Parts: sequence; C-alpha cells; structure tokens
Amino acid sequence: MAALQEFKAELFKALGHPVRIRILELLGSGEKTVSELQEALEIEASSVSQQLSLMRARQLVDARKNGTNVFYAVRDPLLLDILAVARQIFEHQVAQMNSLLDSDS
Amino acid sequence: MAALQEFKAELFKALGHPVRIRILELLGSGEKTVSELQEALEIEASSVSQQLSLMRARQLVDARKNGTNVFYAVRDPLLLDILAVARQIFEHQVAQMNSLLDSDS
DNA sequence: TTCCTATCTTCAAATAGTTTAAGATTTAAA
DNA sequence: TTTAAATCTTAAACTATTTGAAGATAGGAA
Repeated sequence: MAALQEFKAELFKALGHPVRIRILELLGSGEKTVSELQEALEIEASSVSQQLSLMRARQLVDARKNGTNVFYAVRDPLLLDILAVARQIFEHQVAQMNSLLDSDS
Repeated sequence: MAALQEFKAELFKALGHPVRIRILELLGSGEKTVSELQEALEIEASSVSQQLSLMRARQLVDARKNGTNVFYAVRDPLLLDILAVARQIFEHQVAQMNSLLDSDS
C-alpha cells in the first residue's frame, strides 16, 4: 500500500553508511576493482566485499568479473545526483550556522 | 577526516525509515500538527512523535508551537528534491524490469 | 597436471545500534 | 482541576557492522 515509500526507505538505508557513500563516490569516476577500493578505503577486504554485496543486492552497483578481478560500477547515475544534493544540504546548514554566528556580536 | 561522507550517511540514515519518508512527503504540502500526521499515518501518536523528534534532532524538520499544538515543517526544501530523485530511480528500475520482460518471449 | 598465489566472497561470533509499544510525564488550555 | 496533545523512558525484539578465519575461483609456474 506504500510500496514507493518502502522503496525509498530501503534506498536511503542502503546509502546510510559512510563506507558505502565513499565507495559510491569512488565509483563516480568510473569502475573499480575490490582491491582498488580496499586500498583507497583502508579497511578489511572482507568489509569492502560485504558492503559491495549489500549494494549489489539492492541494485545500487553492478559487478563484472575479469580474471581474478571483479569490477564494480554505479548502476544508475542518479545516485550520484542524490549525493550531490546531500552535499548542498550540508552547505545550507553550514551557511545557516555562519549567519547565526555573524548575527551574535 | 571524512566529515562530509559522515554527514551524508547520517542524513540518509535519518531518511531510511518508511514512516519518516511519509511524514516528509506529508509535510511537502505545508506544515502539519502531530495529530494531523498521526491521523494520516494511522499509527500511535507516540511513534509519530518519536520519529519527529529524531528528525528534529537531525535538523530535517522544524517545530513551532501554537497553543496545545505543535506544527512541523520541512526545514530544507532540497529534502523534497532528494525524495523526487529517489522516485526517479525507482521508475528506472521498473522500466528496466519491464524491458527484461519484453525481451523474453 | 599439480601447486602456488592473488583476488574476492562467505561464514560465524561479538558488538553496536534501531524500532516499537506501553506507560509515565510534561505542558498548556479550558 | 480536568483534559488533550505531545514527549520521554524503558525494555524487548530486531537489524546491522566488524573482524578474522575459511572457502572458492582464476591464472601462472614448475
């Protein structure tokens, strides 16, 4: 009865972890292997793999195997748009705090 | 060291619940009292209030008191944009599933 | 082939965090 | 004081995250 809200909530839950945000941002500049991601993130390989499999299960990323490597890519570029809007919201909050500071003498 | 990613993850965590999504969508058309929201959502008033206080703590909504009522409103309209992009992502996924169905005879 | 190494994934246990309901409490109006 | 609205507290059930060990698979060397 509220399938779309459920979908949105699931999507945001999938985005609700800093490691997953960082992975998506890294993938924003093109596909990467698990070890490239692992090196950039500086966390256990198994954690990277588990976060990737979670995002694959929720259709956020696609996986492509090549030899012993697995390349991951962002599935829908709109995901990157969502991250960009989140950044704007952050900037609004910072601006608002600054104007509060300015109005206190 | 990754403050922006942390901020984004916290924002998406706050969005990662169907009741909170529905509340924000209801507030999209203007401020509402807790009881108006409670009536529309058909859940316990205390649950509505808990979800609202979570969103207030994370600066997603503002509260304004008037008599015995508290009116809630979306704080940054960009939040509604994020919800709209999530809807587009949903539509993309539906379209993709349909095209898979069409290509199987 | 057989063995070795690199890459990635899966599993299980420990820890941490979230959701929900019920009931108590606060607040302000009548 | 009584009532209505909203919030807070608590506890149980549930869900997510991390770690380290073990497992799977591909490719190359002996």
